[in-house]
Amino acid sequence: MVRKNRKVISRLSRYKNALNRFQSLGFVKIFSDYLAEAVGVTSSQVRKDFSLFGIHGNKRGGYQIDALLERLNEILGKNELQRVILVGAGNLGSALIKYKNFEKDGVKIVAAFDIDPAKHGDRDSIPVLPLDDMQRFIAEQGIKTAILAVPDVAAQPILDRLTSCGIKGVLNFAPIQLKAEGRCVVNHVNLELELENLIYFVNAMEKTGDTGLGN
Amino acid sequence: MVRKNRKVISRLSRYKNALNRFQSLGFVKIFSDYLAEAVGVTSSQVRKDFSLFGIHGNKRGGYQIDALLERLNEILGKNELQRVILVGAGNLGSALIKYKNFEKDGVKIVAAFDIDPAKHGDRDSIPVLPLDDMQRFIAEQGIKTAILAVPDVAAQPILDRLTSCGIKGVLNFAPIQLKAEGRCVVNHVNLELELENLIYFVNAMEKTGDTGLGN
DNA sequence: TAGATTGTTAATCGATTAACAATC
DNA sequence: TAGATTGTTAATCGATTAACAATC
Repeated sequence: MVRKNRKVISRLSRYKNALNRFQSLGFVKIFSDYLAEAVGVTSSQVRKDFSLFGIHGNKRGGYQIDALLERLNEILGKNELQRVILVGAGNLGSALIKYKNFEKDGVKIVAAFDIDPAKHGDRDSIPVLPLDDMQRFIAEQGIKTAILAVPDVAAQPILDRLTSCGIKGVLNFAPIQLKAEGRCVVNHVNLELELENLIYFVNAMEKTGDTGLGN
Repeated sequence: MVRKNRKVISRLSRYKNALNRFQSLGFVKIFSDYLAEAVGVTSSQVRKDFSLFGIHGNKRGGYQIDALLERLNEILGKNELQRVILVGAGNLGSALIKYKNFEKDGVKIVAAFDIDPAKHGDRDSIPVLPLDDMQRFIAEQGIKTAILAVPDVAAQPILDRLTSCGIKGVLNFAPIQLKAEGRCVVNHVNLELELENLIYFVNAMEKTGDTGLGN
């Protein structure tokens, strides 16, 4: 089987999002070039990505949107509720607890964990528990995915603890390179970095009148 | 001049973060392979990235951390406070207002804007203003960068409005492909997508016993 | 000096795109 | 059928890495 990388999977998500919009506009089928245009890639890329997952359209007929969405949702695990835990109920963690938008996408934060006893208790109907309860909770609830929103220095030790508890995927918000032992995937989100990146190009543009990005 | 892409700039940020940690541990100079190790890239990559920006070390002596940080901070615009506005004070927008961590990185949200009058007023000492005040505010304050946290359907029209107001960079949180007219850079952050991506690999691992990522 | 590290060039790798035969 | 679109292969492109001469 062909190895799938993060970029391909991200594009599948974007295809899915675009298709949902097309569907709600009443479209029934779509050609690769329309979908490509909506997502900002080439039509070759769309067809290539689909064929990688054995998704086939009709020559001359394009792709049936409902069947296509069904398949993408299946691949992306959208057919069942995905339960995740949150570690770190500080500044960012609290914001993520408040941010209820994950639920409309089939992802539910079922509990949060923090060392600080002052943080314990319910928040927006999500329980914030002591770190020591984590292992038991993960085992009992069969949790596989965690969101990591702890300070830099705590990130690596907590990750080690999570992997030893059997966590298989971590979305890390700490601005630090983590080493995951065992079979655990770590994805990174770094808001400060994204903003810093943007500001670089804004400033570069001020100086040269060009983004330097060549779009 | 060589074109710089987003990935190179992101690595500069990561070098900077790692160097700050090394510095606070008392290190004075560093070799490319140590820095590479800390950031998770090859030493060739580190040296190549630096040479792209005319940053030179000492053969056999490595790089002086303070001089290196000075230069990276200059490139990334960290030497002056970067003022940004936030558009959309809904679910995510409010979370971003509360999330004060940008400030330690020299980025300040100076105002937020929202169509909904119920949202107007101060929140966590940041003014939430009517959308109609936006143009004047941007002009008067010389704002160049905006964070976009509005619903999907509103994202493109608001982006058009922002670019016509002279905004040069937008960090977009709406899960939709935007077309920026004129000289404006758009960076995307999509938390749902990142989580979806992670969950794909977690599920793939469950089935095959392998992440399929080949790290 | 001998040894180690930089800076840069060339080789490699992988992802994207173009092209086009198959076919509805 | 003629025309248009898919599916796939080959070509291209760009980014990463290896290698090594320069040199401290």
